[in-house]
Amino acid sequence: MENLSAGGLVNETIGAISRHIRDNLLMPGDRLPSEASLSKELNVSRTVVREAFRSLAAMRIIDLATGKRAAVAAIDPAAMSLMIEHGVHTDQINVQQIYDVRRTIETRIVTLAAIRRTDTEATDLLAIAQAMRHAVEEPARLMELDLSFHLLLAQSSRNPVFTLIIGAFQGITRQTWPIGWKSRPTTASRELMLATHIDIARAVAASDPQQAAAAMSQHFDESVMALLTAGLT
Amino acid sequence: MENLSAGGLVNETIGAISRHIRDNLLMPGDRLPSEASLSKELNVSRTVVREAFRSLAAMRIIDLATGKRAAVAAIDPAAMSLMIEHGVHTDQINVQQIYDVRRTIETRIVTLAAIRRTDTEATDLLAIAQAMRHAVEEPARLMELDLSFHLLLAQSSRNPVFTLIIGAFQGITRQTWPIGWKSRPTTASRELMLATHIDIARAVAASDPQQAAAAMSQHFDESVMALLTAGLT
DNA sequence: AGCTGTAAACCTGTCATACAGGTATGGAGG
DNA sequence: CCTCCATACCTGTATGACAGGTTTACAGCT
Repeated sequence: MENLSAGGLVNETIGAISRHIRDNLLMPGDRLPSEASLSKELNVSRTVVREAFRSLAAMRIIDLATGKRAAVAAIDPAAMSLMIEHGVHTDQINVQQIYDVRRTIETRIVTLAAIRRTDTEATDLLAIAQAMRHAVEEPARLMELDLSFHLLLAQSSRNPVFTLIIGAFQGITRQTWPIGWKSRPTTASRELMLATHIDIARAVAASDPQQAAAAMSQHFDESVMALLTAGLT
Repeated sequence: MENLSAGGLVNETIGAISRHIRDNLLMPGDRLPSEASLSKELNVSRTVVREAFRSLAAMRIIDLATGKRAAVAAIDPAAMSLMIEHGVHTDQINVQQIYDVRRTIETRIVTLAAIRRTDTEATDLLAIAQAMRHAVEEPARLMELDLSFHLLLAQSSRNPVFTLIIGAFQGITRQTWPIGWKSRPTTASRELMLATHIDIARAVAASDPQQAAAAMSQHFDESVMALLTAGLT
């Protein structure tokens, strides 16, 4: 894990801090030593400790806050989201490829969700799908509802790795979603998209994995078609 | 994207640098301004610019090297790998959950690989699978071959997001693979694992997606069984 | 004894400066 | 036109300083 330690005091320090977290079995919320004490203990300047902290904070491995000591962080897709956005902006990834990954993952997610969802999640999913219909004239709000629908679905799968990955795609989705929406200009095509979300929510609520997977598959057929229509490579 | 800019000069600077990359359409390898010039341009100290650079470097959005100027980076799973390892070490993710994600993704990967592989990739996959048989007495080497087999398979899918995700799991896999191996103590169980890899490589080489997916599915059945036997939650 | 408020101690965020080494560039010399 | 090297540029690390946020502990009160 900290074999990256070679090359530079900062990297060695990052390794030392990671090891400290593991060896002491620190859990999210637990606090780390102060910059000054780490600096003394590891015989490096506070500058080096700070840069190491920043690196770990960028990966959301620790949380930083002024005045407080650094703390072990809970899993958070923000960092992954930025990495994906960077990949797309630099033409290393295209939107279709993301959709293929999402389809693969979300088909599995919805299958698990149909089996493992709580009743509250089932209710909330239906509520979001219905709220989307009322937000049809308000794209920004509709998009946020769409995003939270898929994120809640991921949570319902009871696998945090799925939640993490879906969260990681939300940054770039916020930037491309409007394009897909504009390519559904007719009432019928928009209605289809809204109905599909309700179908998914109903199948999950009914604990019907097959039906849920089928509806999700249809959702992606429709979305990818919309992106292709918009000429989004 | 850089709405995270709120709160601290460093975060604002990270946003400014990200924007600079996007607005100037910088591609991997392109160089960024020096710390000194950014510091002057953004009216912040060099300390702040350095911490921003470190943050971006931690996410592998830029590459840093002493003496040289910072450069836009190519996509790299190292950062994601550390995040996943952290999630597992802090009990936020367990190994079975990772295996479920891998099975989902790799089943799709192998299907795509059977269709899109180059001839060189087909040859290399077979070569790796065969090399594994010769490395059966050398677990460390066998593990590396196994990892590169799955990574090459991901590359053959022609979707860099799959490659990224599979790469992200390799860090934690390096730490848990030996456990799975020890739980296959008999010659027969080990032979089965080696044979399955060859089956996958053959199906991909034969451009048979169904067969490839079936073999991959069997591979995961067998691997998850091994982990359960080892009591790895 | 228990509670509360507040001052002191501690901690992080940012800046300026200094210097050691690694890298790149352009001009001198062939 | 090519090669080599001095020089300018750049990053890595250390030190010291100060502003402002947070925690701790003690004094005073109930």
